[in-house]
This record gives sequence, structure tokens and C-alpha cells, in this order.
Amino acid sequence: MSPGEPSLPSPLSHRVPDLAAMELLLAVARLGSLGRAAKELGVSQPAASGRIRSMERQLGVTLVERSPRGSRLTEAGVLVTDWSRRIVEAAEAFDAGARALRGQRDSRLRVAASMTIAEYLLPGWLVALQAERPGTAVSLQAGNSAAVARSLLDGSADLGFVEGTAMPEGLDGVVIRRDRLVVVTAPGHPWARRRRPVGAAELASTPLILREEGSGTRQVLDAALAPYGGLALPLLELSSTTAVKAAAVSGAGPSVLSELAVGEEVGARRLVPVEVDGVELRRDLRAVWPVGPAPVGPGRDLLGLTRER
Amino acid sequence: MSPGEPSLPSPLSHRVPDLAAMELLLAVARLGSLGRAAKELGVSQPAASGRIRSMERQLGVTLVERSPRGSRLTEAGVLVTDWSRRIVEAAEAFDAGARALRGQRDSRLRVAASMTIAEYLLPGWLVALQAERPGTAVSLQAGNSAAVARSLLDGSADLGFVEGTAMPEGLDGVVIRRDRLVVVTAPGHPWARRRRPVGAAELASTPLILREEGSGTRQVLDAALAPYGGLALPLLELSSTTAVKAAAVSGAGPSVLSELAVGEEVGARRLVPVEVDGVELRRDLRAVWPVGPAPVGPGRDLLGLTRER
DNA sequence: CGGGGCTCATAACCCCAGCTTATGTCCTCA
DNA sequence: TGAGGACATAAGCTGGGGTTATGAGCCCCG
Repeated sequence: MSPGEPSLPSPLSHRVPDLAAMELLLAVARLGSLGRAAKELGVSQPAASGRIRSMERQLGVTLVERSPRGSRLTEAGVLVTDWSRRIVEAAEAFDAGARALRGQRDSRLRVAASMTIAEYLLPGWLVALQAERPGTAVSLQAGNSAAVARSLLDGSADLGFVEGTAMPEGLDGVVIRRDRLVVVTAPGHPWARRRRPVGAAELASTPLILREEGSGTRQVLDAALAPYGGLALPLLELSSTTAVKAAAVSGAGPSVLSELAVGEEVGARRLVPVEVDGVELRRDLRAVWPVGPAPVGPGRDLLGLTRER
Repeated sequence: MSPGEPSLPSPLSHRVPDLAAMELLLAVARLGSLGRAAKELGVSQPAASGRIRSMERQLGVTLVERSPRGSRLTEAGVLVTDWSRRIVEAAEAFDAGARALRGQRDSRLRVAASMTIAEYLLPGWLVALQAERPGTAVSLQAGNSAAVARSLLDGSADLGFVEGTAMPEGLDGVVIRRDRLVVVTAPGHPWARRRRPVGAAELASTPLILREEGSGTRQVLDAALAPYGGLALPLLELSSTTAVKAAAVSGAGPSVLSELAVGEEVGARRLVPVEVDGVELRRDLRAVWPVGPAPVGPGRDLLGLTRER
């Protein structure tokens, strides 16, 4: 009952239907019939009927109106179907990523990417690539900028993606996007309610939750704060973006993260962005390849999908 | 093999681990130990170990390094964990929505909302509200503007959300957001490759995939096109946003939809936005309540979460 | 009007994925 | 050297979800 509690009372998966049920519901919505949906998913009609029924029981809401000449979604069914679609689409991104991670050596396109890009952008690109060029096999290797450069130079990757200010030796590339670092706090933190932006000097003198020294994010931050009293002050030093986010959400203090990394959290108000004045916290995201002509074939296709908007 | 094929060869759910496994993986990442993660989710340690192992088998990738003093994620594990988090977060939104849909009559806050808002915005708000005010019971009733107004006036709802140009009789409210309608086509359509924006007259004279007459989207479009040769021309008239999107994705023709509705599709390049010149396709999203003072208590809390940015 | 051809539901059976408990091994630390 | 934590292995049970077979409404058409 105390408001500051972690409050994890729940095995979420017990209250939410599984992916198969959601796929089935989407198929029913699209095809207008349990039987046809069942056939499309390769199960028997009674199985489909039962699955939908148990989903309705679990949710406590009627989803489809069954009639002797087909099934239509109820109003609630339309909502549940749309919410399900979100989950299924996230699952498609997962699948595209996982498939690339499994990474057959004979893939038509071998990609090497920095963690941030592999985490937040690449799965979406892969889904789009799959839609545009079905059957293109892509493999993914994630690592820091140095590892990406190495893979490209020794021929074990065809196309790379890196973030950071400098362009690695021996590579050509293009900027595909600009990333902004944002200062975030838990909603309870005083900075979350501030009217006036936080100044650069104040930011430089406030202990922050940060990635360890040497990370791309940290480098950009240190460079930006150098004119205002030296390097960023660490309150906590953690080794992964996820850990940093978790600490920030739990209210341990303010943090600085890529806007790519905090999109979801900001949307759900688990984190609040804090305006900052007088510091430019931007960095380029680049597609890179060994010095020479730009990639052709599937690499070129993927490259075409990476531009913002 | 033909590129235009529907190409649904797959029961996605067979290739993607289930939610329980993903929750478990997130817990392992956070807690650094299979045993502790198992305890948190209320299962035995061997169950957790087996689950992770079968997820690794399914994905063909090692996710955690097990050692006699704990478990750490591998590089691939970090990626998979992050991709899983996306899905779990979508599932949280689903859960929040479903819970509201189940709608106990004794809920502290009874919300009535138009379909578009209930589909695309409300679940996120409910997740945020839950984070901010744990335990607030919310019920949801979805319908068109008239139904929302009725619910508010007869006292069966406390707070409403509607889209559209006019403010319903007998209600007070505030604009919480502006929605833009966008013209979209499948990537293969000629408009997707156009350099010059489509003109208003051209839009008015092109048959479009549309919601049925009387829908909010249709009204805005008709009003905007009135000066340029009358009402919008229907190529197909469908009864749900989902059906319209599906038709547009399949390449049946251009369509006009809320940018809320097409965000995912545009991100994954299943749909391409087409620039339009000379038409203002905007509408207001409003929070509404019976004439009188603005809501207090949980209604006020929710209202505070609905402002953009 | 009577018979396909849809729809969905019910019934009876079956199987295996995944859980539990009990125990073993390995490492670390006091 | 012994206690404690973390993971693995083994054996046994259970039930959710699948299957086939069949029945019952509704529609249309000859």
C-alpha cells in the first residue's frame, strides 16, 4: 500500500492472452469467420472456437458475435483486436531481429551494428526490408564502434551502423539520422516539475546516473559539458542502457540517455524529459561500409529504409 | 515467390517465445539470478531454468551465461531482452485497456471515449495513470461522439474523449491534442514515388478507400475537400479503421486516415505518407465533461496525462 | 420445398509442454 | 572445512489445447 513500493504484484502473462490467441483474433477480424481463420493458422475449427472462447473468459468480455453465417467483432472486440495488433507487431520486430541474430553465415546481407541501433532501430528496418524484399536473409552482429569497423574491414560484414561523433578509420558512410541525448528523471524528482530549463553548469555539477566511461553516450556528454566545469559527475555508473533506465525510473536520480532509448518510458510517464539550456547533446548515427563504392543489392535496399521520416 | 503475394507462411507465435518467458528473461536481467527471478514470478527454480533454456533453443542463440554465482546476459541476450521489453510494454497497455473494458460499475473513474482515442491513446494513458496513482480503478466505454455525450449527460461516465470539429451540446471541455489526417498508399502505388505534392483538386477527384459516411474522419475530409469539387470520392467504403488500413496496405488504393492510426504502418513502411498541398486535414481531440467545473480526483489526474509531449 | 454448403457448437479422447519436488555438483567465502 | 547460494538433472504428474466426429442453425438455389 505504501506508494513508493516496487509494486509487482502480478504475473502479467496470466492476465494477457498469448500471441497465438491474438493472431487468431486478428485473423477472425480480417476473415470474418472462425473456420477460415482456423484454416489460415493451420488448426482445426473447434480449436479456434475454443481459443477465442477462453480468451473471452480470461478477459471477462465478449469479443466476437458468432452467427450461423460468420463471426463479427463486438465493439469491445474491435478494441481488443487493435490492442493485440500492437503486440503482434512488436512480436514481428522481435522475430525479425531474432532471425538476424541467429545469423546464418550464408546470409545475403551481413549487418554489424552498435547496441543502441541494434536495440531500437534495426528490428523495424528489418521488418520493412522483409516487406519490400521478401526472403532476404540478414544476419546481425552487435558490438561497439570498434567491433563494427573490424567486422567491415575483415570482410565479415557488408554494412555497418554506428553512433558517435567520429568516423572510424578506413570506412565510408553517410549520416542517416541525428540522435539527441535527453536528460530524464522519475516523475517524482524536483527537476520534473521545473519551469525553467536546467543550465549547463548546473547539469555539469549534478551527479547523474550514467553508463560507464567509454560508452558513446558518456563521450558525447563529457564533451558537451567540458566547457562548464569538466566532465559529467557520476552518481551511479552502470554497464547497460537498461540498467541505467531502471535506476532512473526507480527515482535514483537524473540520467542522460538517447531519445531512442527513452521513448517508451517518456510516453508512459515513467520518465519525464527535462529541458536543458546551453548544451547541444546531439550525435550522428551513420551507416558505414569499407572505403569504396556504396553497397548495392540488399545493402542498398536496407540503406534506403534507414532515413528518418 | 511472386512479389505481390499475401505471403503469410507463418504462425508467428511458433517462432516467438511467449510472454511468460519474456517476463522471466526481464526478471533475470534485472535480478542477475535465475533463482531470484523464479521466486519473483512465483515458479520454481528448475522451471525458470528450463524456460530460459527452451527459449534459447527456440531462438538458436545463447541468452544468459550461467555460472555458480549467478547469471548474466550475453550480448545477444541484451538485445533479445530489449526487444522483449517492447512486447511486454505493449502487453501492459493491453492489460490496462482490457481491465478498463471489463469495467466494474464501482470504478472510481468511468471514462467514455471515441474509438480512435480508445484504440490508440487511452491504453498508454491508463498505464501512466496506474504508475502515478496505483490502484485507481477505471472503466471504459467506447462509442461515437453522440454515445460519449449521452453517457456523460446521463451520469454513467465521468470523463469523455471525443474527436471532431464541433463541441457536443451540454458539455464543457478542452482540446488536448490536434490530430492530422494523412493520405497514405501502399509503397507500390505511384503516389508513393511522387516528388510533387498531390493537389487538393486531384485528391478530390481520386477515388479513395474510406470509412463509411458519418464517421469522424470522413466528415473532416469532406469538409476540407468541399471547395475543390465536392465530397471525397469513395473507391471502397469500409466500416472500421482496421479494414481501411488493411485495404490500403494490400494496395487497393490511396486512403486517408488519422496519423494516430497509421503510425506503426508508416514506421514499418507498409504504408507511405503522401504529401498533400492546399488542404488542411486537422481535427481537435477533446476531453469533455458535463457543463460545469472541470473534473477533480482521478479524472483530473488522467486529464493531466493527456497533453501532448 | 428439400438438399448442399456455409456457419459454429458439443463430445470424447489424447498427448506433451511445463510444472513440481528431491537431489547433486560447483563455486565462494568465512 | 563447512555453510550457503546458484544452477543442473531426474522422475512423475497434470491439464490446457489439440484432434476427429458429429450435430444443429441459417441461407440460397434448383
